[in-house]
Amino acid sequence: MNVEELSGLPPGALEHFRDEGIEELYPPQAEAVEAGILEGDSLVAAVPTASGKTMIAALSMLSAVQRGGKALYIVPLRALASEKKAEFDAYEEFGVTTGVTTGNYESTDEWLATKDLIVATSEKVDSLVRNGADWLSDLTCVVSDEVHLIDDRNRGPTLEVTLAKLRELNPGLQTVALSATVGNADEIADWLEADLVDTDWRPIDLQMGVHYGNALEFHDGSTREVPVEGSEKQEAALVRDILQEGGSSLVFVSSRRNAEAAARRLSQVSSRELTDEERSKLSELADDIRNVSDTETSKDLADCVERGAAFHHAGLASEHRTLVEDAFRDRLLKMISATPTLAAGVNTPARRVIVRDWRRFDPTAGGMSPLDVLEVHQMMGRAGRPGLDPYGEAVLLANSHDEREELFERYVWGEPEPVRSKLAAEPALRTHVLATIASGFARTREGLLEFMQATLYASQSTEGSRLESVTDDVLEYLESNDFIEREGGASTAGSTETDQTVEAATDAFVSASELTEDSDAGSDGAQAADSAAVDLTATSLGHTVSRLYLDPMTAAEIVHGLESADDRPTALGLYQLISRTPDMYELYLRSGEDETFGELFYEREPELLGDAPSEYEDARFEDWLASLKTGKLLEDWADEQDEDRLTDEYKIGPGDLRGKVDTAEWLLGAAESLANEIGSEWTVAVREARARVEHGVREELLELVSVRGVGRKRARQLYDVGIEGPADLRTADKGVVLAVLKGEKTAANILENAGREDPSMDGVEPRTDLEGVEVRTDRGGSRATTDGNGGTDEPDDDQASLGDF
DNA sequence: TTTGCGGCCATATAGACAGCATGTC
DNA sequence: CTATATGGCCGCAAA
Repeated sequence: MNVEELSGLPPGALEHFRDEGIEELYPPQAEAVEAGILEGDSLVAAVPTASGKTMIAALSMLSAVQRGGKALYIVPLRALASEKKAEFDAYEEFGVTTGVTTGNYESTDEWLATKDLIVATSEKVDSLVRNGADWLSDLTCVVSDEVHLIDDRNRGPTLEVTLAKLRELNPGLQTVALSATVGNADEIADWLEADLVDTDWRPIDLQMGVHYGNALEFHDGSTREVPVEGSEKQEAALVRDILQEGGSSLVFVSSRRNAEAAARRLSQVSSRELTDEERSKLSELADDIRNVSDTETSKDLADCVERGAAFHHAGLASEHRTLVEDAFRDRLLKMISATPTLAAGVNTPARRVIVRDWRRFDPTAGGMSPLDVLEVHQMMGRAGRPGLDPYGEAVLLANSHDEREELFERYVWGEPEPVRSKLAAEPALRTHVLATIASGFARTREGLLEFMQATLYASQSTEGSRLESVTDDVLEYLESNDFIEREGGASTAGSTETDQTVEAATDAFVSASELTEDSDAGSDGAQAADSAAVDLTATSLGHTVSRLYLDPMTAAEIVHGLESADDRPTALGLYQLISRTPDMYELYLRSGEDETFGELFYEREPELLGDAPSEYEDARFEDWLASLKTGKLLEDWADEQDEDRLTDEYKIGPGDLRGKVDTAEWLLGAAESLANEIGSEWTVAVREARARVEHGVREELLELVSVRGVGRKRARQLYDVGIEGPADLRTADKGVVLAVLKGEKTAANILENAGREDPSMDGVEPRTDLEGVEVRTDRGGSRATTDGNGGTDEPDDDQASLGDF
């Protein structure tokens, strides 16, 4: 089908596609058009990566906009949101505007309401639904990218529930779900009442094979000699082999450490094939990487990059990841070894994909378990760059004849697993049941269960009673924690007639009045006739929790923690409190650390909020210590310890540290709202702890870091020469300021931001003798002889007790 | 005595969304 | 119950 034949798109769109070099639709795209996506029909497209899914989405959304509608594109990752936004921005050319909204991007409702296309993460959409964003009811088309993630235990239910809610909110909503090829795309299509396009077609050929010994054997029977020389590893031979043809490679491994080790080893291979120009560009890139953060990880990565290779995993800071991904796409980096992050993330195609480790450690399985076929297919799908490579190659590594057979069976010829809803898991239900009640999607237990009928879970489960009983458990939990109230009927399922008659006497009036109200809730109408209906309402606290996007269990923990505090909670107390909630991804204890943190526990026990589990309850006590470890990490960060030191001491990557800090910021912000809600007297303590973790500073620097351009390091240096806040910056000796801040521009900017009237640094000489000014000596005077950052790296914690008297 | 290397044992193991109100070194 | 890479440690042999 030719692009010219498409109708119903905004004027100028066809021209745009032509300019992009798109003339003929790929067969799956043509099928999608025939299925009616241009007329607003729903569709599930289960097609391989890089076979034009985005075009299917674009056609659906643009035709919806042309009909006067508005479209939403749901992505699983923030990084993908920006990637898609950049892609859709090109439509501005013909007047179609795009907005993004994710947790850390700006987003005002009014602003989004004016956009034609909106890109958002599934959690953000869920949050928008909970907060009742008006423009949601204007949507006429929703695209859900990577919809197979519904299978994900943690985040799948959010996507599932969100899609169900959007569809209930907007009857007739065009739903376009894009999925990897999965075992049961037809079930998803049934659920969404959509047509199905299910195909293995790819624009460039994908050769799948297994390397064993000195030979690479492909699924079509062809083979290729790839001899392993000397003591080199299989992957080294494969990387070298394809590099000599000018192709890049992507090696998937099972752990971060493996990724780093492989990159180090393989950089010896890539290093041999670099031109001088590439070398100099790579060395610039390496400098950029070192500048991102002053940590071991950063240095190791830079060292590899200089030689044309890189590793990629979640321990990297996001800037690291972006730099590496971009350089790889620009063909500057020849090889990346990665954990599965890369398979699900932004588009980073390579000529040859090597899936080295196909087993992964899984403690729940008691050891190593094979990767899902779906997952391996996602990795293999990264092979082949459209327009650049004649074909892509995906290679698995075997070290025995038997393993080679197994790999062919399992991954080359094997079918991917079906997608299974994980909604019935209690943690997921806790959150979504509360949200469903709080945002008015269900007002009775029966209405709630009926809403659940609209989920994939219901369409897949054979015994509906499971969902019902878990739902009742969850309702029980929510009620006992004061998030919801239940009235009328009986409090649990399976109640008898006699129970009801007793209750009915007192609740008859309430039920009758609810009857009329229910009629505008639509779906509840049928149940309302049943006098035994249990009315569900969210309490004020429940509403807050739902809007804050907290797991109810997190909220309960925080509320209890704050209520149990007799004295003003310390920062550590609050940090440990949020670290033990399910919304904080825990650092686990390494061997030997149970002792270290056991000691810390006895030392700081009075600061911790709530009751510690008994030491004899092994598992729970371990968890408690693990959250103490996370809390201590946050305290150290807020005590101005160097990033380098923290990543080293806690054996985490810079990305992990930032992730923890980020989460802590979010949870403490939420904790402040909760403190307000329950009338706790500790809101100020919470706010201060949050501010400290946000900027990574001690209390005395909080004023300084509020000045734009001043972060934790500059603030400390200013403080050490006696400048304690914006007011001091306005009156301070410019020579002193300049001596501390180095650059004239920086100094002038900061003075301006502090509100100084004459910020200019023209003609100001940095003071070399800081004798004449008030120098802080109470924290160890050596700091004042500042000549950079060397020398004064002595741990600050020794002074912690001196600092706050 | 020092240095280098192989073998053995212990150890550790992927990922990352969200509120709210503004901006690092 | 399953695997595998790494790093520390030890003992041995060569320098």
